[in-house]
Amino acid sequence: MKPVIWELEERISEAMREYAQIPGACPAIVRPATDPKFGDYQVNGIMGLAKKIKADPVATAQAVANSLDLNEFCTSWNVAGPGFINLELKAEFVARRMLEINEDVSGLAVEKAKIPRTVVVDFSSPNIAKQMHVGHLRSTIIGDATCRILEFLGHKVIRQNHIGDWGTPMGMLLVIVEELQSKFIQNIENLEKFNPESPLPAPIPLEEIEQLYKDANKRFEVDSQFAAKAKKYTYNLQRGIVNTWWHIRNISLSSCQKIYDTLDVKLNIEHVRGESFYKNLLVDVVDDLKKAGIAIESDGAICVFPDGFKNKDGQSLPLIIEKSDGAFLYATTDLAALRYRVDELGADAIVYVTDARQKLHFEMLFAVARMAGWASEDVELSHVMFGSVLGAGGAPLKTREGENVKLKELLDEAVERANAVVEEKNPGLPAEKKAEIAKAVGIGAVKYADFSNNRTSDYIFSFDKMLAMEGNTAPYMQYAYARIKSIERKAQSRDVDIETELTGLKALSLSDPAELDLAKYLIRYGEAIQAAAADYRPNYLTSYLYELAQKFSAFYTNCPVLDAGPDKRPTRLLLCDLTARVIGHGLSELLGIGVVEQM
RNA sequence: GCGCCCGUAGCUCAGUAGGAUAGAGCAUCGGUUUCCUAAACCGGAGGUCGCAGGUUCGAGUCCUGCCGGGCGUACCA
Repeated sequence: MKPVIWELEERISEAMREYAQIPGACPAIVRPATDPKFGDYQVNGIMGLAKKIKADPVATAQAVANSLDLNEFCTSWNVAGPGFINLELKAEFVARRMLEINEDVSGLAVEKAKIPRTVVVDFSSPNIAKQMHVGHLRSTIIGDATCRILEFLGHKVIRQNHIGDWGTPMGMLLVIVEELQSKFIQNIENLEKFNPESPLPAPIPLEEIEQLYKDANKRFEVDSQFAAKAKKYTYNLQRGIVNTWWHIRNISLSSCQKIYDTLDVKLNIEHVRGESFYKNLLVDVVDDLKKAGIAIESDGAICVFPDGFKNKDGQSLPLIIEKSDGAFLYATTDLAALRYRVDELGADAIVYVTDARQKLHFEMLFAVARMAGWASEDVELSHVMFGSVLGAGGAPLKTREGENVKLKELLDEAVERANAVVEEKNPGLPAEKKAEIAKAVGIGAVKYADFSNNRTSDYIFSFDKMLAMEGNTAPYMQYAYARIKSIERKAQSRDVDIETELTGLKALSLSDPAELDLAKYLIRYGEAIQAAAADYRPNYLTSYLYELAQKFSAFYTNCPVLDAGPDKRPTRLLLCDLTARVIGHGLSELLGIGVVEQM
């Protein structure tokens, strides 16, 4: 079902085009009304049109309004202010939409994409020389939510976990492991049959590997001999298989998988296409760019100098694709991956969910891909960037020791804190239920807090805030859902059969302002999803869900459901049911946040 | 130096191709529970949208210049 706003937009744009008789678009720019007293929607585009045709905006608006027939949707479409048209929806139309949503159990009457696209989403992408930490949170969950939203709209989504398993950090690690061979060699041999998907414990804990990596990193800074060797090993790794490397990789991937499962992020081993996957394509990337005259040698490195990028001295800035020692870099693997995604995966769009600091890298990468003709202009290349997670002081979130906070520890603490709240608010529940609630609330709180911020800005991480029951938080949303479920449970004990009251339902009685307000908002779910998808911004979805929950609360306070008379009760039951379905769908299907029947 | 992101209420944040009187939550002040979960709801107070210009019928949003913060800027990712 097409969002109302699109429907109105099309009709009014058409009326404007006919009235103005000019070539080109006449966008009506229909938006939700900025104030309820202006109705439900407002037309903003007439004043722009009036300017274009040098006419009086109010007269133009009046003429357009006179030519409109919106009887199907609206009770009124009146000119107001300097040239707006205010639209008010008909209760019958709203009711019809509600019933359509009710019919569509899985799709909630949300319009699917007319032309489904193949969208490759590159997200999470941890460097596997260390455990996942808070720095991987945003890419992982924003990427996952993006995939879920696009899938729901009918697009073909290909998830790609571009793990860092092939660069200098790995080279460093290999040197260290080699030096410590005596200690690790037996363990490594035991690893021969290690399978990241199996529940076998990793014979070398990732924590130990990570400690090795940290040591290596420090030595890399101060010990030039060590650094040279690490670079040599990176080179070797990239030219052949190294046994140790494979084992380390498996251990790390199995650790990542646990995090993905905890976060309810749909990623598994099949989505892993790390840097190493492209190892056989890297030489061609460089050769082809050289042959095309796009890449040239500069200071011993092979570089591409796309137009419009300058370094600090005002000279052209290179995208280096092969170092002077012959090793490849992330630009090389990214280019190989991009080419693979277009040629082999058939991508119409490639979406990179990485932090804002990599903006320049992706701008250059995209420029080079276009220069080389590897991505034509009709392949969308998007860098979906995001800000940092900050601690209370406004500095990047770190432990007291100044280290990155491990994702596992962060999530464990969230569940623990949620558990304490459940224990306080609802101690009588069975232990199993309490644990389930704590998990949904704790993990949900972390994810929801992230989604509800505009992704481009940094945000301050606060357990207290994200676990609060007031405001735009996961627990608030989950509570609204649980309250509705409670009504449904109570219905049974009062011999109200929701099934029968709702199945035969043909007409609604939306008379109370709170009912109508909630209903009008319910039919806008599709609008919110489209907006979130268009800009890859989950916060449009959380804003919608929050406002929906607030409107539900107003309805809940003003309109008794189970005690309502037979003329009102079916409508109210439907309002409850659809609200729960929309919240449940938004949270669990699109954002991967659990809902609970009781809390 | 140059480039990018940002600066909105005491605090944390929204603000969807420029639209009507800039919105939430916390904190603060006041009210609501014989009634479907008060983990809730309702109301008050709180703003020169960093500063100064400009474009426009109209600017938090676009342009220019400053101020303040963050990030990036040739062989890390």
